[in-house]
Amino acid sequence: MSETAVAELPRDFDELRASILSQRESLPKRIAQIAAYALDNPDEIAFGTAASIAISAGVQPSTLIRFAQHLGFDGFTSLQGVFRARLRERNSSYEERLNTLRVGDGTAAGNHRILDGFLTASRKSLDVMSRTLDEDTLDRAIDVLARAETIYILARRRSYPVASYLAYALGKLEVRNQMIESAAGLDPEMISFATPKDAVLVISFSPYAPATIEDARGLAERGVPLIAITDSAFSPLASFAKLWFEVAEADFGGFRTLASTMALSMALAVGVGEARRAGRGKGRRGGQA
Amino acid sequence: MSETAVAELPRDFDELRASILSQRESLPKRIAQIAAYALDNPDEIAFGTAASIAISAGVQPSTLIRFAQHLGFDGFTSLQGVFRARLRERNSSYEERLNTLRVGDGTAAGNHRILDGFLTASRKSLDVMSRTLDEDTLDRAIDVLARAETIYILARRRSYPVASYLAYALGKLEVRNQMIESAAGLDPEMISFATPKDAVLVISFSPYAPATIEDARGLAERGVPLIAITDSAFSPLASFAKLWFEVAEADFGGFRTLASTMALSMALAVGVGEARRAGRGKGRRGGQA
DNA sequence: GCCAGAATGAAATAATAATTCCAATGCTTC
DNA sequence: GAAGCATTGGAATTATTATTTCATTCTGGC
Repeated sequence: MSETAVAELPRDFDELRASILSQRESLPKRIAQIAAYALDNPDEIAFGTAASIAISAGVQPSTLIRFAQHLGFDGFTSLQGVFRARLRERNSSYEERLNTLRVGDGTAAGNHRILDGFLTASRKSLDVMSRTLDEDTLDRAIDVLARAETIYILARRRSYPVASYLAYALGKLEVRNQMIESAAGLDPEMISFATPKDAVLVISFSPYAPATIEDARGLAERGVPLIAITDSAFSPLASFAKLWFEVAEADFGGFRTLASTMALSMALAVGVGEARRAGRGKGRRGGQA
Repeated sequence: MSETAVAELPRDFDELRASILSQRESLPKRIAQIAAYALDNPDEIAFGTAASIAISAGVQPSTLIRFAQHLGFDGFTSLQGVFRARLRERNSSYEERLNTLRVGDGTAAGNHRILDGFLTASRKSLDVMSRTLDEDTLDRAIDVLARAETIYILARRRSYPVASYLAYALGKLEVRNQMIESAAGLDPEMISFATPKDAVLVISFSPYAPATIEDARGLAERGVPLIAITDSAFSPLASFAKLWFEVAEADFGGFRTLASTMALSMALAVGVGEARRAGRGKGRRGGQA
């Protein structure tokens, strides 16, 4: 029952965080569980009651108190005090930071400015998409993709990350898919497997990778349904795609974001997954309703 | 004893404030006193107990309750709820929205709803990052990466798209970099090339790909500076990284977005590009300025 | 495989805090 | 200037919440 001399109790949130991290290896399972929860959901700790926090962290209230005592506090209440103090402090410092951000412009803090630039560009892209994306095209595209035996994904260079994410998401949703990669030089074979019963999702932005355009054209000519994500009605893809989305990504420092393309891709993937599930369950897909 | 039909109770802090101001003339003295105190010290109301607030406002606890009832609440506790909501408000509007957008339930208009969900989740992620990302860590990470001879990029599965985008961006900026891919099984060789003069940028989120963790550990042990992007202080990466970013991506329908991770990655890439250019131009890099 | 010792879960208990009640005071109006 | 009503103060009551206790389940060492 004698206390281990825990010595210094954390006086502010940063110290507390450091203290948790330093002993994380040696914490018992449930204590570690609530420690992780606490660092991930500090607001909950600040506002909740011992019981409510315990429930949402999946432990007993008593564990919460043991956690507090492990850290040198004498109970949950004083631990909570640190989380509350942080919230008040952060609130004031947040306002300050916004002000200094507006005032102090060009010279210093260049890196943070770059990040802000990308964050702003991403937000802008998302806003544009939520205003302009055509709902009907979305429904039809998902319908086409949901009927496909295999979904081929075609995207290179700047769009390649989107393709790889799509492949990942579709894989997790157990939708058969195949990326067309150029590395191994096997594209021609891969493409020759595609039939009109499949579908291709092609993503390309100006300047369009020539290989992508060529592959897409070939597939379209062979009657494979083609869904495109591209940036303009003048895109070559727009001319031979069955359906196409126009996505305007904002840019910063010469780099366009992928925020809205990613969001659209995820929506397509999940939409296809849903349609497939509905189709299996009910004998036919929900469609537009 | 008959109730004045106060009708609408303020649902958020702004309404409450307006309500107080509009009837301030007609309030009894002590009620007015606590009303003024509440508007001047909202944080006290949010965190304090009825007794403690009463003391520091110079009134009786019962007065505090009468004040709450005057405004249409049924007690101090629900009044306090509004003051607390105000402090967490920053995220809650998104939470609410995401909850109403749940995947799969709505038979109709499901697809547009899915897209909305991902757009909202992306926006939320971006907002959280602009509030929480530590500026100092960003500066130091860019500094480390800018000094590296080669930047190794390590990310698998869900994070792989980020890695491929980073490789693309760094390549365009003419920063030497190397992705560590697992496909060809050449990872061990690749990793063995890295020296303390290089740097590794590793990206992994829970559930952490075991191969990523192993590789990262090996590199760290060999003295290669390691910059990590991960999702929690409890990530294994946080323990052996020289510097690490905590990124909380919102999720929708079981898929987390990559919006803020992408934005951060782009900022790192461009930041490194800038630092390199400055370094070449002036004989040494800009540093903090 | 068994035996400490620690860790955990569940419920009882203690502490604390919100709310109510009633007496006392202050205002307003006739 | 007194009666009636609203307001206030202070303490009693009730509700809620933190904490403690104890039985049970793990875990690691021999």
